[in-house]
Amino acid sequence: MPELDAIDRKILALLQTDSRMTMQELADKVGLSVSPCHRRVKLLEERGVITRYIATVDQKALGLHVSVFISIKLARQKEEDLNRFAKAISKWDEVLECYLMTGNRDYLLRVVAADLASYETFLKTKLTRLDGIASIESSFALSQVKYSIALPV
Amino acid sequence: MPELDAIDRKILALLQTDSRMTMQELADKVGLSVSPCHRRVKLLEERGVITRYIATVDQKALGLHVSVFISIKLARQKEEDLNRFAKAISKWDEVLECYLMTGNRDYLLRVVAADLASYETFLKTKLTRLDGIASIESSFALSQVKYSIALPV
DNA sequence: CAGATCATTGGTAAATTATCCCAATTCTGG
DNA sequence: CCAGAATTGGGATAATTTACCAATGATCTG
Repeated sequence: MPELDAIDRKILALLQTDSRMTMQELADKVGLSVSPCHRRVKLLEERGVITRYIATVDQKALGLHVSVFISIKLARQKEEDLNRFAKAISKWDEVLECYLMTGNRDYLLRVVAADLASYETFLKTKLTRLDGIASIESSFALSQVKYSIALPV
Repeated sequence: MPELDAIDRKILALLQTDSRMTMQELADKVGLSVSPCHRRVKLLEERGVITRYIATVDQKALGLHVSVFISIKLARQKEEDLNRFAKAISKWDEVLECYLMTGNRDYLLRVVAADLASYETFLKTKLTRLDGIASIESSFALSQVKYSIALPV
């Protein structure tokens, strides 16, 4: 697998910010003409560096005013327990992120909800109904100071 | 501001997954013809519901193998202290997310780095050089069980 | 250092797609 | 049931993507 050179990284940085600019614009910004620029983008897609193109949506415009971080400890940490948990939370749209953590908490989840009532519904009808959970601890976000999807290149 | 109807929500759900499908495809999937579908998308953009279009990049392909959550407590929590902190971390590309939290921790950050050495460099040359920080606590993610950008619609 | 090979670039043309305009249809309130 | 408003659908045009081929530049070898 060939390395990413400076131009590839510049392309990635730009497309992570705006994927709707034309090839002409992108080519100008990275100092190439359209053809080689287009070929590089296609290669980055084929190699799996660029995974997808998406639209981002405003959380407040959707009325999702609550962001919660949930620390979860399982009763047991065998592989099948972890897999079962992972499978369950993967289905739920409210869970945007989930990480298996070091330390005394097993999982860290980021969950969004319209308000506290619907968050409570999420807890009662979904999360607390899972087997094998030893403890749940919710921490609420007062505000989102920074949210970026752009990985540093 | 007009409400989002079922078709708008379907459009948002689809574009949050794949923004590169053609208007024809999108129109077919939501059960409209191209013209009204296109108009709805443009309206969603103008109203600020759709905020941008971006490419997503594979974290491992970039060699970013370390994900860390950092809890931070400030010495003081006056507004100017909070603003100063927010401004500083906003500049750093390693910090992908930052939330002002309830409870006994002021901020929660998600940071990515290539390895432990470069994470240490981030801590030493950036985070710990900020004034007014009372405590820093790092928790490492062993794996990313789920990561989604798509808000529930 | 010269020559040859390979990879990458740039321009052009064709195909695809987005975008706009106008007539037709559907929905809503009285 | 009717009138007005909003939304839809189709077609024409403009913009953009995509593929092809010649030319340029880099690298390796003798």
